[in-house]
Amino acid sequence: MDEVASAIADPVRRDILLMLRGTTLTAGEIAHRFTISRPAISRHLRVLRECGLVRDELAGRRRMYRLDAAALTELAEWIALIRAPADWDHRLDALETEVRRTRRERSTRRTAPHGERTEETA
Amino acid sequence: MDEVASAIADPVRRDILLMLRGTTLTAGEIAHRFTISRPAISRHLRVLRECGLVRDELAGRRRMYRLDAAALTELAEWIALIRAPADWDHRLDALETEVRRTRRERSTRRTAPHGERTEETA
DNA sequence: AAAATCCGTAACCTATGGGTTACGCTTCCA
DNA sequence: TGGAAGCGTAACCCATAGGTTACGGATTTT
Repeated sequence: MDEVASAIADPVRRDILLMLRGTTLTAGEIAHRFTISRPAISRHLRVLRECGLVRDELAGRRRMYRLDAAALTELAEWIALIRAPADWDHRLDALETEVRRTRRERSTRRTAPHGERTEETA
Repeated sequence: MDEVASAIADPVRRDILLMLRGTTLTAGEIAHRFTISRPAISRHLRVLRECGLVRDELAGRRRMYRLDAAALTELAEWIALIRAPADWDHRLDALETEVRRTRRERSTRRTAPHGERTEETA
C-alpha cells in the first residue's frame, strides 16, 4: 500500500493514470504530452508498473500501457476506514441519492440492463 | 493533494491516523506506542498537521491531537474517478444495497435517525 | 543492409525524507 | 521557586526520488 500511495503522490503519475482511463497508450504517446524528458516518464512508468497501477505489453518496438485500477482497492478501503466515523448518517443519505441519480442517468443513456428499480422507498 | 497522498504513504503516519479514530491523544501518548524516537514522531505529526489530516490544540503543557478526515476528501474523489469506469453498474447496485442495509442497521441500534432532515443538495 | 524509430537503462546531480542525539522553551508540581 | 515533565526544533547523516544527458538494444522501414 505504501508504494501505491507514494506513486499517486506525484502529479505527473496521477496525470498519466488519468490519461490512461479507458484507453491504452504507448510510452511515446504518454511522454509526448509532458514537457519533462522521456527517460523521466519512462521511470514514472516503471514506478507505476512496479506497484501494479499499470500493465504493459510489448507490441513490436512499442510498449502499450493500460490502467489497472484494482491496485487502488486496498488504499481506497483504508481511506474509507478512516473517513467512516465522521458524519456517517449524512453521508449515507447523500450517497444513496447519488447512487440512484447516477444509475437513472446511465440507464436512460444506455439500454437498461435489468428491471427498473427506481421507485423503491428507503 | 500531493501532500495528503505522500503523508499517508508512510506506515507510521497511517498508524497514527488509525489510532486517532474517535479519540484525541497527546503527542506523548502517540509517541509511546512506537519504537522510534519521540522527535521522529513529532515530525510525523507536523507533516500530518501541515497537510490538514490532523488538528492540534494546546492543553497546558501537553498538545492534543485529533483526526480531521476531511483532508482525505479530495484524494478519495480522485481515486473514485480512476476506479469509476470499471464495473460501474454492478458496483452501483452493491453500493445502494449496502447503503440501505447500513442505515437500517444504524437507525435501529441508535435512538432516532436525526429527527430533522436538513436541506439536501441533490 | 543500413538507417531511423521506439524505449528502457546507466551515470550523475541535487533536493527531500526519515532517523538519531542534543537542546530549549513552557507548564506543572512539591 | 527549583526541578521535572511534555514537546517542538536544530543539526547532522544516510538513503531515496526525480530530473538531466548519454547510451544501447530491438524492431521497423527504405
